[in-house]
Amino acid sequence: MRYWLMKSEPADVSIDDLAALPNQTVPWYGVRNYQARNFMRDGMQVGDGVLFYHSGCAEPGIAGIARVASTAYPDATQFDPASCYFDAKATPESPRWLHVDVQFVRKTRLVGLPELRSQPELENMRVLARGNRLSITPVEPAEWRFIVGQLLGATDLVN
DNA sequence: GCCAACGTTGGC
DNA sequence: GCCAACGTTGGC
Repeated sequence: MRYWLMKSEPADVSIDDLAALPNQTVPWYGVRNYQARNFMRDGMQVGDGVLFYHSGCAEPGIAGIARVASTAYPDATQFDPASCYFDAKATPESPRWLHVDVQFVRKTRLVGLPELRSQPELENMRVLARGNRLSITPVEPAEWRFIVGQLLGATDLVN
């Protein structure tokens, strides 16, 4: 069991949007960065914990908890010429972009960036590193325990 | 393989 | 809208 932080722009898919979807599940479409893709393809397993993070908005921060709900499979938007995520170099025979399904677990209070940065326990957290732009980053078990257990008080979700 | 130019992310 | 940081592209 591993843990991840996944960024989503709430104008696109917010934690409330995720909760309202069928099966409360969304294919994590639109990732066009190889490192982030590789985390989904090579690192993720069904049941992994996800910190659902709102980015590109007025109050960036952790907005909820989710879980990985599938292994990686091709992102359909890469084949769709009408999609802004279309990739002319990708074919169904040789897909370039893979993603997992992400399922809602719980909406939480918003733990904003300044609060995250103020915690000595999180000083090495990957998403907080200078210049980080990755939309998917691994979360250390100790970081997960601190955020979910201490900051959010969701002790039932710590393990 | 190098590297300059360009594009994107994302906080502020 | 600005800008730092970093990834990708493409000429050589």
